[in-house]
Amino acid sequence: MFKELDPLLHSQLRLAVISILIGSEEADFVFIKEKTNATAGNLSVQIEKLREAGYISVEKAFRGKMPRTTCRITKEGIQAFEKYVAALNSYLKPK
Amino acid sequence: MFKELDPLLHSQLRLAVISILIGSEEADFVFIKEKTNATAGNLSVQIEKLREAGYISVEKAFRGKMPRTTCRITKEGIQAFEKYVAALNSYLKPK
DNA sequence: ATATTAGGTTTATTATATAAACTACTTTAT
DNA sequence: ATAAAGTAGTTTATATAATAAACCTAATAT
Repeated sequence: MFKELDPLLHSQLRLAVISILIGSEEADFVFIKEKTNATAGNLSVQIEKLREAGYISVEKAFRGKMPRTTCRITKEGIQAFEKYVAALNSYLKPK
Repeated sequence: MFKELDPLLHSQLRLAVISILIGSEEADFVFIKEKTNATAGNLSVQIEKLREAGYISVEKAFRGKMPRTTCRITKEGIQAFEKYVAALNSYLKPK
C-alpha cells in the first residue's frame, strides 16, 4: 500500500537542493544557500550526503581567487527523485 | 520559493497514518499497524504526537473485553494535510 | 594593521525515528 | 488451576538525523 520513501530525499533541505538541481542542472553553493535559506553548515553537510549517495556531483574550483562549489544532479539523482515522487503519491492520493 | 514542510507530517509513518485517516475517517490501532507495517511502539509514539498536535482524535474503549484504540482525523488535521501537500508541490514541481 | 566579508568545513547539540523491553490483560491448552 | 501464548498497547532506550555554533582560510575594505 505505502511505498518506502528514500530517507535521503525525505528531508526538507536535501529535497530542496535536488529540486533546484532538477530545474537547473547546475547551481553553486551560494545560490543554493540563498534559495533554500539554509545555514552554510547545514547545507555543507546535506550536500556531502547527496554526493556520497551519488545523487549529485560536486566540483570545487576557483572563480578568480575565491573558492566556488558547483553542484550538478546525476542520472542516479534524477532516477531517485522520480522514484521518490512516485512513492510520495501513494501517501498523497490514498485509495 | 520553497514553502515550509510541517515537520509533524513530514515523517513517513505519521504521513501514512494521516493518509489512511483521510481516506477512511476512522481506523483502529491494529488496522493502521497492519497497513503501515509499523511496530506497535513506533506507531504508539507517532499517534500520540498527532493527537497532541490536534491532528487526530483518539478514543480508547473496549471491544468485548479487549482494549481498542480508534483514531479519527480532525478538521485541523485535514487542513494541515492539505497545506502540507500544497507545500510539497513547491519541491516536486520546480519552476 | 585590523576589521569585515566570502565561502565554506568541522564539531557539538538537539530533535526524531525506531526498536527493544515491559505492562496488563485474555484466551487457550494441560 | 496453572502455565503458555496471544492481544493491545505503553514506556524507555538507542541510533540516526537535522541543525546550529564554532572554526578556518583567504580576500577585501578602512
